[in-house]
Amino acid sequence: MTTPETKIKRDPERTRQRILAAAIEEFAERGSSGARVDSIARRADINERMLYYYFGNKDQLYLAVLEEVYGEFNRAEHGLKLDLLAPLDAVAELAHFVWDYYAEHPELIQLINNENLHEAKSMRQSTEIRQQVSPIVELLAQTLKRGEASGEIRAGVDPVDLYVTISAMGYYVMSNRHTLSIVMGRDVMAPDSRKTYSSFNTQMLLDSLRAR
Amino acid sequence: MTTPETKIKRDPERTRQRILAAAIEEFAERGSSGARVDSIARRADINERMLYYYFGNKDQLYLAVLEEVYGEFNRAEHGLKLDLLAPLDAVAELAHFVWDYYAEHPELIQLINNENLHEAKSMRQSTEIRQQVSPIVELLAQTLKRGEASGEIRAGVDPVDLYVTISAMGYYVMSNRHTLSIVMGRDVMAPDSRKTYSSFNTQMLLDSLRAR
Amino acid sequence: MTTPETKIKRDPERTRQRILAAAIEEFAERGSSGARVDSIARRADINERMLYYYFGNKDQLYLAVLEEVYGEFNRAEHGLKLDLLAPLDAVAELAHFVWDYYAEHPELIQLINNENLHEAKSMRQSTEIRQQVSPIVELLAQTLKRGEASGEIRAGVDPVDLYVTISAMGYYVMSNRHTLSIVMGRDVMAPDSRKTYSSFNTQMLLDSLRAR
Amino acid sequence: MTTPETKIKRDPERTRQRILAAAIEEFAERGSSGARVDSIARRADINERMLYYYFGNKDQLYLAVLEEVYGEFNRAEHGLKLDLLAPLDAVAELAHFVWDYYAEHPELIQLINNENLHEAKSMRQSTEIRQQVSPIVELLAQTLKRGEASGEIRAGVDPVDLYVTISAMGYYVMSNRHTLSIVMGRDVMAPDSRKTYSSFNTQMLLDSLRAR
DNA sequence: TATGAATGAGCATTCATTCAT
DNA sequence: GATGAATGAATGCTCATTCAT
Repeated sequence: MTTPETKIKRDPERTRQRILAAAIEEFAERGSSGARVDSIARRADINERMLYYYFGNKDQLYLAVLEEVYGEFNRAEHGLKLDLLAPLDAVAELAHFVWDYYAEHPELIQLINNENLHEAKSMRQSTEIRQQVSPIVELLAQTLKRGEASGEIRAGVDPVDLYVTISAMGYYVMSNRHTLSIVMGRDVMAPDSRKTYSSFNTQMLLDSLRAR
Repeated sequence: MTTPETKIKRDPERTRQRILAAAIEEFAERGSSGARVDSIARRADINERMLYYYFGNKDQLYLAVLEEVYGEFNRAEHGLKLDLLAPLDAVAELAHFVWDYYAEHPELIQLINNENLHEAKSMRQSTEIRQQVSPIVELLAQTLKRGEASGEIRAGVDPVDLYVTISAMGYYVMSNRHTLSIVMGRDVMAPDSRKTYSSFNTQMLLDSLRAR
Repeated sequence: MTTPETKIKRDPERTRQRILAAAIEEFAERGSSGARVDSIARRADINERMLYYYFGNKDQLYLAVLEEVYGEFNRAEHGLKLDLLAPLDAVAELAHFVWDYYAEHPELIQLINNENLHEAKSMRQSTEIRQQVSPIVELLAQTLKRGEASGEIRAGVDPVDLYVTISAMGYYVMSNRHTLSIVMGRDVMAPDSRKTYSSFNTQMLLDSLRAR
Repeated sequence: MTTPETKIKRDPERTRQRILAAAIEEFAERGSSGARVDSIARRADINERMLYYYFGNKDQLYLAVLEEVYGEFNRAEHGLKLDLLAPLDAVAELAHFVWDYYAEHPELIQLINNENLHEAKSMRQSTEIRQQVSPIVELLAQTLKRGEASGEIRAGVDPVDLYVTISAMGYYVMSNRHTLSIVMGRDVMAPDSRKTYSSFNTQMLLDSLRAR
């Protein structure tokens, strides 16, 4: 009755979320050293001081951003139900999921690139991220085994190599879309380009995996 | 007495080269915003002031770095003699050249990543780089045509898609080697890993291109 | 159920005392500008906000600290019963009392030093402290008179000068013990040093006061 | 002839000296933590940046201040020619020199007090200061020996104790002049007070040292 | 009484760049 | 060509204090 719903002040969780969302944008756009604390505060429309109140300092905020964005990706990957599909379909499903995810989450790519620039210094610090050691590779390994058993997939395919190659195919074009558009004279992420590129790669994957 | 022999200072071209070499390291390691002018000067063992004398300012130096590193890559690519090889061999040759080049030139990858972080702002400015619009793709297109004509390569392969995929395979593992080593639990750039990964991809490429 | 026995919180006077004790430590260790409100709160194990509730602000808390510590010293000095002793013994008794008090109360010295750094700005504000204008000097004056009358003490000794000199002898070594230990190469507050230094000064005082 | 003496810009040594002089004032008045970098720059009428150019950072500037002020004191003490005077006169000469020096150099006292507040952390760092370990005590020791030999001074006086007591007498009234003026109701550093206090202490010292 | 959330002013320090010689 | 000196505009972070409950 006396709820002051008109001016929703004092909502700590919402404040925290706004800082985090603003920080994801800023760190993705400018990198961990290029990001500015006051810019994050402005984006989040909060007092700069609150950033320290909730996250300690810029470094810890960056780590929180990394864990949030990477965690989301992992949670999404976990949602895949590869075991319900035929082996080759499952590989295609995984590939399309990964490629789409990258296409829809430029911030994930930018943050990962930033991590690699700094030799994954922050990611290494995060026990949260280190624990998520790619359960998807395990799933892919099972799929390959299923395929081998049924004679649909050739033997001797290393699941890590396969996953890395699938990942590379989607990551590279998203990560390098700006320089590629200059050098190739074509926007590799434009809908048409993406579609043909995706088909080309899907075919290549399945051609190669198929037992002959 | 005042012969310039005694104190072999004053070698403008050498000074310029030292600044450039130092700047390549610094910009690659820290990105264009993370790089420090005084750090470059220290690495080059020159007075900070000289950097402005030779290159105007930090931005122009960055551009010079970009053109130098990218130019080297292009010049190396031009050295390839694909037309002397059988079509499929030519594709494999190109792939291995690109993969090896990336592996041996981390600074190229770091600088390109930095460019993409900033939407290729600097690369777009460089008429020098824009003019080099991938003559290698043209070469690859000819190779594919040769292959089609001889019946060795299937029809309908887009040379840009193919080049991008080849590039992706080598670029991604080099660019993301630090985060991959955490997530995959394996150093993807260790000699053994690289070799099997390279074989895996070569096979995939040729399997898929081969006419059936 | 709601008996206040179960959770013995809410003890205003105790909370106040804890804040004060913590503030004495903090102000003594770091000075009035170096002291941190949040550090005091942490030491007192209370919410920072409580400090403002009980003492208004940092300045007023500092004043309370000053009055507490200086008041204690005055109350202790009042406990001296100089009139029961022979005049020279009374002087010696006073000297030892003051020297011991300083030795045992570093926080008094640090707070007084801080006051002098700021030209006694806060002490001047305290009517409580100003009223205590050294009744001990009066006592010393009476002792000197007794000594003169009995022929034990020479005439013409100013009680203020005498008190200041006594005070100086004990204050200086305590206040400057750290720099003295560097410059003299000897810890002037180590038990042995203190004892000989104390004897030296006692002898000096009595030698000089004694009528000849 | 073409000396631009009208606008003496670019005088590094003078700039350095101005920063140092301003820093002495500021650190003396507000302590090492209370001192403000921008206040020092304003006092010295220089760009704040120059302070870092010449001294590195606030801490190093503080150390330079300490060494400058303490070094001056030591150099002045070295100027004393105690060996040309009769032993008791030499002691009196030393005492008056020290008392006058303290009276004329409040910044020395404030800086030493600040050091003791921080347990002589900075002074301990300075090899320059540590090396100056009180050569004056050595001189005093020789004077005492001369006095003993000639029968003018009693035996058994420790030169360190004597020097510390002399120092205490002059230091304390200068260091505590503000609080003393409140508590004693008398400005202990006013010319008249100083004179009688000085006489009182001189008499005390000589009375006690004199052989009987 | 007690506490978590929020704020504005301040602070030491860094950075790219220019000035003067 | 080369160098030391000088500068203004950030930048991440701290601090005492107040608001809302």
